[in-house]
Amino acid sequence: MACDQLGLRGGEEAAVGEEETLRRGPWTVEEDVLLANYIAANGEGRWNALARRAGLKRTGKSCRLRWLNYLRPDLRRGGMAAEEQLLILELHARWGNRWSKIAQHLPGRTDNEIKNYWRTRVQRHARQLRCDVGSQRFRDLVRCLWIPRLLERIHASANPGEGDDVLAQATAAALPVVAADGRCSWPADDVFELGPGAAADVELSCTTALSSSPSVSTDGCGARPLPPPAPMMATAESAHGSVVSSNNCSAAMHEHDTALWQPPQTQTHGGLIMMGQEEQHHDQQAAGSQQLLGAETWWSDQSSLHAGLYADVGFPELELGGETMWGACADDLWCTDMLGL
DNA sequence: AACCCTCCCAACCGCACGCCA
DNA sequence: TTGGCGTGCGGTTGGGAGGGT
Repeated sequence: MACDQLGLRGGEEAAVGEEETLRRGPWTVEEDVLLANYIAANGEGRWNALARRAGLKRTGKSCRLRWLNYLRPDLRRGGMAAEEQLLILELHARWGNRWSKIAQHLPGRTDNEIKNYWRTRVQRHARQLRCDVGSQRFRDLVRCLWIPRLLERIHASANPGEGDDVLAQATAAALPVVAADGRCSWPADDVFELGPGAAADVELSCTTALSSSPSVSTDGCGARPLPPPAPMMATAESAHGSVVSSNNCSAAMHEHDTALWQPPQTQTHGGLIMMGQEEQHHDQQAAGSQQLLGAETWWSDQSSLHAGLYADVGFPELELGGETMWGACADDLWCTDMLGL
């Protein structure tokens, strides 16, 4: 294996004499077994000592990372569900790059996983939109288009066939209220500032076939809730005023946005230690899935954190099918050309 | 088939912080 | 107070996978 030839750069925590024997790079199945066995028998913590006592030629740091990000039995694998994406978007808007803090609210997900999700998916969308993820413009787009879209997906999954009224109420509750001074507030407690020109962008972006009224106003008319999200076959006005069918832009989305929710499986927790990697990973998925059986209550527990955002929507049975986070065909509002960006 | 490109993610790095002797 | 150690966090990177040409 290539990593066998990898040396250890200076600055590592290990003693100088150990540098030649310490390994770096990808973990082998044998190392995983050693680490999992040791932790199963002795628990975690004191990682440097643990690495030595387990017979691992790794730094404690590396062992800790491997355990927390990969071997832990309660980890979930697979794509992010719409609910998780929604939480990430909302919590990132609130806390920024506080990945570990965000991860605390997504059971079975690691900070590394969330960070990777943000960097690969969210930042890619920002690139497609030609704006910075930290910009007010992108934040407004997220709040006015992405989050409502996710809520719509969640709601549609939870309440198939329900009318638009309830949906409108639910999504309106998820959207910020813009005061006369330009300050926006969430149904929850935080407040953010609309940047210069943001109101116009928001208004433009949120004008859909569902709502003919302006969505955000800073003209002194007072706070007004944003409209509900567009229906699946909505059209959107580009910055140039043209109306484009949403079906024209599906290429802007990628299939790896698909939410690959794993069905619950039987957990065989104790089997982890002596299994090969394939089975081991399968078992980890099963373990994560079993935790999801308890996740239904977890979602409702989040209501204190996301009170107005999710309370009216309710959470589904976490069995979203293989559709994109944008919905089957309505992802198109993000198409760069449509938005005229 | 070979090459190139993009995407994804596991693993690494540096730094900061808390604890304790 | 200080230095060592363990741990946690956020940023970065290397390489594999997969798709396109």
